[in-house]
Amino acid sequence: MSDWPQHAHQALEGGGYRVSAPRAAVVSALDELGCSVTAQEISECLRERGEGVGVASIYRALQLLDDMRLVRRVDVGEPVARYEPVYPNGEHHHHLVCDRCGQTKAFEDPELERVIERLAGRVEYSVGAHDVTLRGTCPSCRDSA
Amino acid sequence: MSDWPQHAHQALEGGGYRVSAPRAAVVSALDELGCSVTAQEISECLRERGEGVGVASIYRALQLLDDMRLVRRVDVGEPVARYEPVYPNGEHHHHLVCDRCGQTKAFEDPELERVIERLAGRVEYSVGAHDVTLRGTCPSCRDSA
DNA sequence: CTGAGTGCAAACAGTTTGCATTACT
DNA sequence: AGTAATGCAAACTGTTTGCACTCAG
Repeated sequence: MSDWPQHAHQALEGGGYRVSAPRAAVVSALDELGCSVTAQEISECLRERGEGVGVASIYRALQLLDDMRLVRRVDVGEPVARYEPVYPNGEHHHHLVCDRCGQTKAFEDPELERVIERLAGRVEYSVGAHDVTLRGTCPSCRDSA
Repeated sequence: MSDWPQHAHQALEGGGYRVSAPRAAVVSALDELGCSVTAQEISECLRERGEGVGVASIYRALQLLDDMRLVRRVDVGEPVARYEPVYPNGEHHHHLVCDRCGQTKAFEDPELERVIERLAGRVEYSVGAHDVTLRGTCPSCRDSA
């Protein structure tokens, strides 16, 4: 279903960059871990797989992928950077974050998208992207309160 | 118009906390600087005023104010924490951030609020807060492109 | 006198950078 | 051979913490 790794590889090659082993590993880890991943999580994931990649390379790869819009940075209030794949069809989601346990859950809402799009047309900035984060308490934390 | 410092002082006292000079200074700096301020900006502001407050105290004050919901953390994609006063009447805004120069601008939109509120009722989390960030290019950066 | 709060400096976490080495093309 | 990219380790930034000291109640 997700041919994102392939998409990323092509984009990298097309941009004149090499799809080296470390880069491919980062791409594959992002694809595997999916939504809202930190550099350290990628590092761990790769170490478990046996393909140890230096942290510097992970950060450099993420930076490159971000520049090429193959990945986007998502902010959920922590001071650590989280990234997730950007799909070529423009499909995207936003996040619910639990204040208590930090767990995040994705959601989509067409109406929200519509309103934001409309809003974007009304402001003086040229808006190219948006982020929405809902913060609260997740069901399991609420129950154990 | 903004009696926020006073509001904050009362809340602190009511919570059994002292309104010490450093805390009052942080509150006053937040009030002066307003929207989307970093700890270092507060530190600078106070140093200029002659009331040097240790960074540790600034961070501790911000933490306390955040816990008491007198201030909220706003995230605009940088790795540095930004804070802004929370007004007792619940009025709040969101941010436009320029990808090029980093300048941020506040905006409000009642319809957006309505949609988010409706959305919040539909998810399994108990949503207590939300953040919306629009990213793009500000007019002056666009002109100088 | 007692404890809340401070300031300094050291500790820390996440991220970035310099540089010698590796490996594609 | 030449250059893109890596990995390590050191540097850096923003934030937190330990601890001795201060000051208000």
